[in-house]
Amino acid sequence: MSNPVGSLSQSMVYEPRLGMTDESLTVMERSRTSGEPWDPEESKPNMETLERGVPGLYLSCFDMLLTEDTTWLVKVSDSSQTLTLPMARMAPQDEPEQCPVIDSQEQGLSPGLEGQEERSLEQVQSLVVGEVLKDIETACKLLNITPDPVEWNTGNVQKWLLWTEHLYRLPHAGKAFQDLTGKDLCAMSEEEFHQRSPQCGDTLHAHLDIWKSAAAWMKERCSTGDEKTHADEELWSEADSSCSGQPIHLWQFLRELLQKPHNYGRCIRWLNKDKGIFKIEDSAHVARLWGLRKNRPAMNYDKLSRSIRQYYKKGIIRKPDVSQRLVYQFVHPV
DNA sequence: AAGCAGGATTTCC
DNA sequence: GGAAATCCTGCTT
Repeated sequence: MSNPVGSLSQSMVYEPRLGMTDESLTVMERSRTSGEPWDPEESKPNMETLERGVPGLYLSCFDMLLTEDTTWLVKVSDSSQTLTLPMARMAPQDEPEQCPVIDSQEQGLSPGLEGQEERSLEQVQSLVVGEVLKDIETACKLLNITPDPVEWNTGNVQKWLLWTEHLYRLPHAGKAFQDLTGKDLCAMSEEEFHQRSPQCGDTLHAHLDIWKSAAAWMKERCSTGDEKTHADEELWSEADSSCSGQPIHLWQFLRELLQKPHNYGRCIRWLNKDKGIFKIEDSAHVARLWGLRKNRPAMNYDKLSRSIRQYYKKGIIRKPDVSQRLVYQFVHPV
């Protein structure tokens, strides 16, 4: 049986035509450490813990806002080659320690086990690519855009830019790409990206290449039909309440987050689902998610909570009988 | 300091 | 025009 993950992994890594060159990815690695376009207060995962005891494998873990503020960079090095792949872990497992990359390393990436190295590298690549795809799928749901950049309108492009800028801590470059559709973007060379934004054009171009590759693979996976996942179906059929054509309402968005405790449980959760009582555990995080969805980078909890309070009059959300900080209640629980 | 309440105004679709 | 976004003052925890 063919292994589409493996084949994409190979092409992403070894075929420069896809743009997944070491250079472009190294640029991404460099650039993500500079600039603080969003709130700088976000927590940084403990990198020491993640890097401990992982010879030949460099794992960098930094925050992002999607689900659990965790993005991964995996860099596998040996004497002959270097593979660097950005991984946005937007759908993390319960325990970060169970990162598949670390598992793979334990299966034979250690120096001295050369016979297994090639196979292990492939395994790592497969896992990494799988994670990248998962993350792109999650990002698509959050941003309410399709995975294929070619299909993006100008608004989608701006959302993606905002998202990517946050991901790699780039200065805001949306204006430089204003009025461009996804098709326009995809037709642009790295040089053109650089001309429009000398500071982050390279990174954006490299990141777009990842999305293009991922979209191609997803479509291939759909057409072959042998590995179509639920995630795909959800993604391409736009089954979410947010995809009904109408712009999403704040209360719908909050419901969506609450429906996915695995992804968002650390920033918002039910206190009493039957009564519709929920608590915002991380107000800044929820506000950022909302800002991303609405393409409002200046969104904060002060403004979000004002919008929630507008629901009091409308009978959509209220404060529970016993008022508590950051706790609200849906007037009509499902 | 952060959250809460609600008025006023502006922006966006 | 409706729903938010934005900005604001004053109050509470």
